[in-house]
Amino acid sequence: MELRERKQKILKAVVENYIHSGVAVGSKALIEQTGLNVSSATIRNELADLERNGYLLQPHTSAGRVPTQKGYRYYVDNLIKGSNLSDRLKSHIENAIETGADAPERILSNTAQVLSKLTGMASITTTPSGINARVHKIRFVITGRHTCMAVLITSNGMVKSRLFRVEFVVTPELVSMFDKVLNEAFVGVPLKDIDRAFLQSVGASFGELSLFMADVLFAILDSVKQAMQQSINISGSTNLLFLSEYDMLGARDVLKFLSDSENVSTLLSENIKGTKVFLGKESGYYELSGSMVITTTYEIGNQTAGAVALVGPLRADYQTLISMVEYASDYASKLIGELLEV
Amino acid sequence: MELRERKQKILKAVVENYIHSGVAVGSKALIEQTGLNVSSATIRNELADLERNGYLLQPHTSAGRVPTQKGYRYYVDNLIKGSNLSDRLKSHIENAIETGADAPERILSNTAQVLSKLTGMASITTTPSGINARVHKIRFVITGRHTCMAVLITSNGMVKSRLFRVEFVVTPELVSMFDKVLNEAFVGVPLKDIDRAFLQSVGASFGELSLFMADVLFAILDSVKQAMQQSINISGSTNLLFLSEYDMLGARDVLKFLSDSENVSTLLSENIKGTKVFLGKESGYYELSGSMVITTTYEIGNQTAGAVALVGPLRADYQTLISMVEYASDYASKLIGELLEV
DNA sequence: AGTTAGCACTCAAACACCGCGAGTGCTAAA
DNA sequence: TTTAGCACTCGCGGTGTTTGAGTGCTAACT
Repeated sequence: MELRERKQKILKAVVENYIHSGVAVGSKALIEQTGLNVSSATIRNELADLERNGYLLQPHTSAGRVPTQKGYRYYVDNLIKGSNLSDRLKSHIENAIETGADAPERILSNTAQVLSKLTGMASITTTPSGINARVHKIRFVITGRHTCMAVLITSNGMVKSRLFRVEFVVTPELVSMFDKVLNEAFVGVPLKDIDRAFLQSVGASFGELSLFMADVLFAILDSVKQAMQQSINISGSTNLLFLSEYDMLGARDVLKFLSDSENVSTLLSENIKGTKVFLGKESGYYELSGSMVITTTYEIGNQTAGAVALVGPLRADYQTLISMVEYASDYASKLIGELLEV
Repeated sequence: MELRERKQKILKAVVENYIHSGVAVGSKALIEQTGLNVSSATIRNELADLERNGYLLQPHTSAGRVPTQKGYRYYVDNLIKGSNLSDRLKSHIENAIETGADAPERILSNTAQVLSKLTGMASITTTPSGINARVHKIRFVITGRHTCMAVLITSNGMVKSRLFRVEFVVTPELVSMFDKVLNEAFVGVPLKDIDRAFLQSVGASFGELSLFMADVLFAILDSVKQAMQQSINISGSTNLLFLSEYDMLGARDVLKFLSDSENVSTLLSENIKGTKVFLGKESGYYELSGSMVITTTYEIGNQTAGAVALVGPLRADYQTLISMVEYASDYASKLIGELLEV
């Protein structure tokens, strides 16, 4: 659906004015804002046209126009260009992401935090998924007479640990036996191949040892599950309650939505690669019908690993926000890369 | 401040009626509710008396009475007795706390979750503090060419790990050297004694090795910090937004308050031992002036280790809620005990 | 002295009404 | 195609009005 240049200009002006003012914008205000040399009546004709085509909406007869979801969509797709963030802002983001960043998890929780602080909205990041990773190493640490910790290190650099308890007394000899046998069995195996059936076949190969091993294997399975599962950081969801752009009930529903990690992970999993903007009902969740979601992905070693997202009101400064999300995501990605590669 | 029996009866009826109905309660309704064989005028006299003494309040002249903070206080301190929870409820709580409970952290996050689900309010638990613990063991795991994981096991059963990176290439020999030297230096040392100064003295004793050790020591310091710090689970804070007892702005402030872990940890740290109920402003935070907080502590090996708390509106069924919090806390405590002792 | 019936009084909540002003759509002329 | 002019619409804020629940007070009763 193409729009004439003048219509584009007017639509852009309506959206941007509305984004900043929050009130329906009328024909008069648009004269100066667009710089067009026409009367208010002409603008009104164009506005009526845009409304007929579904880009704008009148809240009530005697009010100005407000963008519809379709209007925002057109604006986001055609009318904005990447803004360049100030150097100050960039280095602020960098610093915040770096502080105390000893592991990917920390980097990503920092990322969510700084985005939510800067935008005043809610930010979500997912830790790298281990879905394509393999077992790099398994280690065991004795933690008590009957307790042990299994440490799983994956090829994509995630470290997951799981305590477990066994009937017998754990001795250093036993543990180094675990270590040897299990590393032989597991190193290099893709995580997604490790399931109950696989464990059973491994267990069987141990012969009479396998009785000892049941608890150990279970602990490993659990760590593998942990490593496959993306964990989710949500930061600043409370912010939404304080935004004037939301009515309180709308924000409340968004929080409800975000508090269920099931929802969040399916929302973000739709995003294969690159940046996307979901506007209102496009996401498919009625709780988000008054919200927009900006999602982008980050990569580790040329492979999409996780997502960085921002959730906020439909009435938002898309231009800046998209740039910020992308910048933060890229930087986090770079940092994780450095952490793991070397 | 003692109250005559009839006044007590009336106060109790007002509180309980108000808790359930949410509207100011008038003299007529109290006749049947108290079972007192008096007229409404008599009740009115008593009500006026209770109001003069600060237990009740009239929202406006032509309305019934509502409990004040002082009224709730008297009710909680003198007018309720521990209710016995149904067996069904008890076993529900037990099951929920047990599932997947491989570590204290998990038990406590389960505890927060089940309490928030059952009450529809927000629940907080803190993981055991390592403030009185000692180093039980330190282990190292090679995770990459230049990266390592330090695993700290404390005397109170907490396991904290920290990745770190070093300039040189980590070899098994180096790591077993770390292991040996550092365990000699650290095992049995109280966590709270481990600070920069301590590390420096340890480092110095290594002589020329100490150059190698800087990063390692730093990683240990960080794990120790982690182990000393209670981490906080908050579950169900979004619930508060859906409670009719709150006006939305009140709930919003509570959420804001809860989202700052600084606030939460000082709130809970006031509680040395046993159950306490903070009503409204008693907590000292204006954000909680419309809320009540029930806190109790759990113990590990006869030592207070952490807190279990519930945050909700002032208008709440204290009798049941207190019982639930205490029951859940006791059960979690028992479970952690079992997990660690054996 | 405590209790009660009766009554005048108060005040929040719900509802209707009204004037304003911003902004519109339409029409007829340029 | 654009424009000036004009009648029209409707949300918003402010102002009565009514209703009803619940009170405090007083004077009589036990």
